Parts: sequence; C-alpha cells; structure tokens
Amino acid sequence: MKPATYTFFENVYDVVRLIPYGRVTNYGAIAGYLGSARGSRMVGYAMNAAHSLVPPIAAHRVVNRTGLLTGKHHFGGNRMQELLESEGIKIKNDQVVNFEKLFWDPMKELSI
DNA sequence: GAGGTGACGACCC
DNA sequence: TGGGTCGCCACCT
Repeated sequence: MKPATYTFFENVYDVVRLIPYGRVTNYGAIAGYLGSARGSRMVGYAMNAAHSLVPPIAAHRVVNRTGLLTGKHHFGGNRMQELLESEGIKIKNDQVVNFEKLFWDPMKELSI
C-alpha cells in the first residue's frame, strides 16, 4: 500500500532494499522498473539521500550502467568498494567484475 | 514562490 | 561511430 506521500524516492528505496546479497543493479534498471527510464538521474539522487535513512539502504549495490562505482565518492574513500567486496563482489579499477552476471534486474526478478 | 542542481541514461545530430 | 543535448523529479538555496 502506498501512502499519498509515497514518492519516486520511496519507490527507489523499496527496490534497493530488495536487492539480494552479493548482487548489484544500476540506476537505469530501477528507474525503468518504476516507469521512468529517463529518470535514472533521480535514482542516483535518491541514493544521495539514502545515507540519512534508517536503516541505511544498500546504496553500494547500485552502480551506473557500465558497472562503475560512480557513487563511491559519496561513501567516502573506498568504503563502497569494501562493502561490495565483503559481499563477494570483486572490484577492479572502480568497476564491478562480472557485472553482467551479478546484475540484478528488478524488471525480471520482481516479475514487473 | 521560483529556479537551479544532481550517485544517469537515452535519444538526436 | 562518437559527441552533445535533453529529460526525469525531489530537494536546496
């Protein structure tokens, strides 16, 4: 049930919470799942606000479409990389290794 | 109250 | 094939 205040952001957080352990997704996939394929930019911004959420959502599991850890700067240092590696995800040159295999598509996994 | 900005991605030239 | 521009919507100034 979505309250009237359930904004695009809330939907983003909801999807991110559903990302399985050891899997990653990208901004566009979430945006597309929410019906705004061009709203990927908003997803990234939502992640920025994710830090102030309790409990913090797994924003580190969300990377850009190339698998690059574009948001690692917001985590501070290599915090984002460490979090991913702690889940068994390998990172090289700020990029997710085997990104295609680890990619978690809400469109498919959540069966729309 | 209005305008600018932003962890991106898709479309157009 | 590659570079540039627009769009998306909530939050901050």
